[in-house]
Amino acid sequence: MDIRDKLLAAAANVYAEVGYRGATTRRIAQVAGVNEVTLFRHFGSKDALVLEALRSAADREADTRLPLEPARPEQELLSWAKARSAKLHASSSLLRKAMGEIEEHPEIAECARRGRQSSMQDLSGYLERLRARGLATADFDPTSAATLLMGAIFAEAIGRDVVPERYRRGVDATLTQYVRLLLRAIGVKQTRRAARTRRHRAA
Amino acid sequence: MDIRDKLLAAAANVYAEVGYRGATTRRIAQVAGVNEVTLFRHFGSKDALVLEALRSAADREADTRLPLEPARPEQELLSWAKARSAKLHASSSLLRKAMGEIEEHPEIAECARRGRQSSMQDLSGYLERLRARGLATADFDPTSAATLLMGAIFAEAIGRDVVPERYRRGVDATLTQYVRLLLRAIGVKQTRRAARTRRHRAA
DNA sequence: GAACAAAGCAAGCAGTCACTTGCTTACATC
DNA sequence: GATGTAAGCAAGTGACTGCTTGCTTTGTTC
Repeated sequence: MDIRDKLLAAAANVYAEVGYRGATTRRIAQVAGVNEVTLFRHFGSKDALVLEALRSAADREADTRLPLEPARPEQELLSWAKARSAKLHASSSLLRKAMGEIEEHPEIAECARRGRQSSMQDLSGYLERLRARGLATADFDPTSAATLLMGAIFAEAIGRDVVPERYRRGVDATLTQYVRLLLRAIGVKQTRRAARTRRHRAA
Repeated sequence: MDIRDKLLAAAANVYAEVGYRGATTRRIAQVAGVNEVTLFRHFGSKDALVLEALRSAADREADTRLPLEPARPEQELLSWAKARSAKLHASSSLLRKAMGEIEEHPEIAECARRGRQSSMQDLSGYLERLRARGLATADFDPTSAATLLMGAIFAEAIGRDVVPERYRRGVDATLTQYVRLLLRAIGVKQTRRAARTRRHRAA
């Protein structure tokens, strides 16, 4: 890892810890194990460094996609939800800081937006396909159903560390409940396989 | 409004705008229309002032309660959701800052926690009553269902300003969808009155 | 009108911030 | 061994931070 990357990583970490104002160039340089002057020689300004650090952190976040041909909705949705949740949890601290500072640094929002937007379309597209294939029989709005689930997953990810007493169950158990509630909400009958597994676990 | 209250209000506003580090004593005093020295004479330190400002802001937030005897679930849940959402929207900027700074200022979290916790219990209690009265027929976990809805409402409130393109519909329309999805998820049949209203609107 | 408290005002303190300058060291290339 | 480049180091810039001090003004109470 060369100096540039060390600085980018350090900037992202320090930002996640203390936000923009708290992330002083001295501290970033120290965490990177680099002289402060080197920071300015590479990036010109704190602003440029932090922005690039967050951008590249956002770019690394490739997302899992839902299948084009739905087969077993509960299983597919659950593993998708777990993947998304894990990503959000991994950067929850950074996300909280970025959310709080969007008004002051709108460029930062850009980063956060990009990845999220596409996974929204992915999910609502999948729900629409469920309905089109006759797997979901209820009369529902796919976009609203998608924001309902994504919002809940997002809130859990950034809220769990902060208000732990609200989330008594573990992450996976919570996600399982969410997915089942959503499927029932849009009129997806539980598959025989899923039901059997559930009965088996309960016993 | 005496000077003390002016300072508290100004502190809360400035904090909501620029967070703890950004809320300088000079700026708070200026917004309050008061000399900076007066601030220290009243509260001793910036820390004490901001903490008290956030505490009293949190205390003002009394919440609407769900009825003990559920009668018309959709109507009751929707108006409850609207009330909660309005409160969250009103302080969304402050909430975003507080969420981002909890790790650095844990005392602040205390304020946010208090109100929220009780409305969680209120909602999950209501859902439980729905099931107990036989109004909700599905096999579901009331706590998970409650966090699902509250999480989605929370995410919408603090996310709408930030990622507006995700929320194409207005707040009320979104909440209506959320409530209907949840009710279907827990097996509440829509009342004849609600269905009639819906058909009427669609026409 | 004397006495008191609460406010304003001007100035300053020590510390931190982003950023700059001037100079030295280390290493690779030719 | 000369040259160029990337890094380190020490010091300092002006602006801003939370907070203090000393003094004056204002309004109220008796």
